[in-house]
Amino acid sequence: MQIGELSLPENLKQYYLSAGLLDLYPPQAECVDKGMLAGKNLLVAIPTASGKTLIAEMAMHCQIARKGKCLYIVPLKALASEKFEEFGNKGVRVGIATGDFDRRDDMLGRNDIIVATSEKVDSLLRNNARWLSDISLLVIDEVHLIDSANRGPVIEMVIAKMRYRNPSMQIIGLSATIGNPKVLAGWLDAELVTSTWRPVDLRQGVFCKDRIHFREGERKVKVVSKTFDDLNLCLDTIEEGGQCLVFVSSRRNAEAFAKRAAGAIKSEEPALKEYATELEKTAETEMGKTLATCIARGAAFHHAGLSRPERKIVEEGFRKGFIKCISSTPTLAAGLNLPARRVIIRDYLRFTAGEGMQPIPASEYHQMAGRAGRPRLDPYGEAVLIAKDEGQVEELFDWYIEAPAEEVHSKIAEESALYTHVLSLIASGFAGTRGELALFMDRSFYVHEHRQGRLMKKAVDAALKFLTDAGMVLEVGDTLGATEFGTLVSRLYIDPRSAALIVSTLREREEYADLGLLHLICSTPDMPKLYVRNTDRGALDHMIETHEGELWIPIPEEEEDQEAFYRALKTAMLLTDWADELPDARICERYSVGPGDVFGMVESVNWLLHASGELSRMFAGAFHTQIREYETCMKNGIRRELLPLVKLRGIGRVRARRLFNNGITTPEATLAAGLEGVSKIIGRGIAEQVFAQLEKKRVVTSSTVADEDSMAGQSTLSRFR
DNA sequence: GGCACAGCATTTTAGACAGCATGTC
DNA sequence: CTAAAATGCTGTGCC
Repeated sequence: MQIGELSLPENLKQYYLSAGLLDLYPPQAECVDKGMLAGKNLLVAIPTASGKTLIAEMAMHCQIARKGKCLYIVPLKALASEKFEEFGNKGVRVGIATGDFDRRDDMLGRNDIIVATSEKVDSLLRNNARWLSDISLLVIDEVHLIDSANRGPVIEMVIAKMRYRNPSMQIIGLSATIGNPKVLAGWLDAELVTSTWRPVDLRQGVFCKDRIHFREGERKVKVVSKTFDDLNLCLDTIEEGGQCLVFVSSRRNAEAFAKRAAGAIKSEEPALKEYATELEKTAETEMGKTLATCIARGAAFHHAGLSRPERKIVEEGFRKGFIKCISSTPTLAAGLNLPARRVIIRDYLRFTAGEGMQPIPASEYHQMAGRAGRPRLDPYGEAVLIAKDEGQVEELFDWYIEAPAEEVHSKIAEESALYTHVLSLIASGFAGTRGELALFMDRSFYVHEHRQGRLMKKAVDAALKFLTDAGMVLEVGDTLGATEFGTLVSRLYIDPRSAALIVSTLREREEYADLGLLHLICSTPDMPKLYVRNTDRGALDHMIETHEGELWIPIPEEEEDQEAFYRALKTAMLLTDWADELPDARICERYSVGPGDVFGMVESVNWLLHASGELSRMFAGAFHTQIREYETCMKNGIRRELLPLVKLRGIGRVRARRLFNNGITTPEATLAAGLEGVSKIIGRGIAEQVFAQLEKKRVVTSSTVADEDSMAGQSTLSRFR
């Protein structure tokens, strides 16, 4: 099927044609045949990289031509940015909504396409963004993730809520190949498109000893290293002119492999030197230095401990072809689109808590294997597993290469998922009685799958009991309503169990303590926690001894509950160090984590600190100011003494500390020190900017009747600018 | 007594969404 | 419960 013949908006058609896109791939053509462009619901369950985004884009443009509005939901923030850029500059207005980026809500609604994460959409639904009612096409990318225990329920609820609000809305689900596509399509009232077609030939095989076994034949691999099969496979591809992606099970393995590969590749490419020097400039951590030396020689590793700039350099270096090989944890499997000619799935066993080493699911293998072969650039793609011995070769074919696609199942009936979703249904007006709640849940994927909702009803009742006991939901006669507390919790988008823990602890406390608050927040289910290692126990016990009075949560009696207590405490200690202005590198070293981990934890705790501040306003007014102050400390990574200074725009943790150490401790003192003096400390340009600000503020303050809250004054000031 | 080191025992282990209100070095 | 690599610990041999 030719693009020229399609009934597409003219400008999009021209865009494709000028980009050299003339023909549709077979599965794309099938989508058109099944009415995608005419507004039909569709579930497209086809392999990765077979043109799902393009076909959805066409459907979106057709909707826009009919004065429609499209919402494109993705599972990752990084993916949201990728799609946002891809959809832009094609004659339609594109917006993005994730926790990171957010044009003001009303502005967002002016776009033709809005790209958002599922959680963000759920949050927008809870906060009643009006424009969501105008959505006429909902695209859900990676909809098979509905099976995920953590985040699947969010996808399911977002779909259900959106359909409830916009019954005539078109839905397009984009999915990897799954075992039960008909069931999912049935739930979505969608036509089904399945296919195994791929634009680049994918050969899948198992390596053993010195050759890769394919079903079609064998391929010999030159033995360079006697001990490292993975390295031989990698060098083999590079010699042939391709790039290589190696998936391993741990960060340590990723770094170790990159070091070995760097030693073997020894690239002299000057562009790599540039990347390395750029990295070394900011790399204070051991990990950062290792990454720089690896990249200088043409290899890199990739995992969540990397900082944003580090990740970007690795991705760009690989995409441009300078970096020949990346060893990665699953970060790269699910995230950005970084295809390589050969993908080596080296570790198919992965440690899972409580279960020891477990084989990864076949779906995850397929996701990694799907990264093999760059369309139009590689003649073929190869996905290779590594067998320990001949006997294992067939086993790996069975487990992975020839394994049937896994089925997806609703996880919405898990009690842990229902606390938050039942609350949000009540708080945002989707259900006002138990009957309406049941009616709404009857339309879930869960009930569609199981054809009855008995277990679901039990779980909903349990969630309701929790919510009423916690004072978030009120049941009067027949009607269910959210209390002020419940409404707040729903809008803050935190787990009701977190909110209940925070509120009950705050109410019991008579004295405030930063550490107590931090440990409390780190004990909530919403906070990611550090692992506790045996060697940490000493330092943690010492912490407990010396700060016993400040800890708000008592040490659990039961042995098995202590683990969680220690993990929360260790996390709280890391964050205390951050707010105590300990440099990044020292924190990374002390807790053996990467800069990316620190960033992630600070981000999470900021979100929960904000929520705690809001909750304290309702329940523990005495602590409110201190919590708000500590939130600012954590956001900037500063001690309390710098608080007055960071209120100035242009002054962050570093400049504030410099001013403070020079005896300038407040904005007033800054003014008093004079422009000359301040310029010497923080530079002329910044100093001038700060002084202009201070002058203006003086005018505003003197003309205002009362200025009891300088934070409010600040935001008012900036709004006028 | 002190040290180097082999060899055995123990330890450790992936990822990442959300609020708010705009500006760090 | 499962693996594998790094690190920790112990005992030996040597000066």
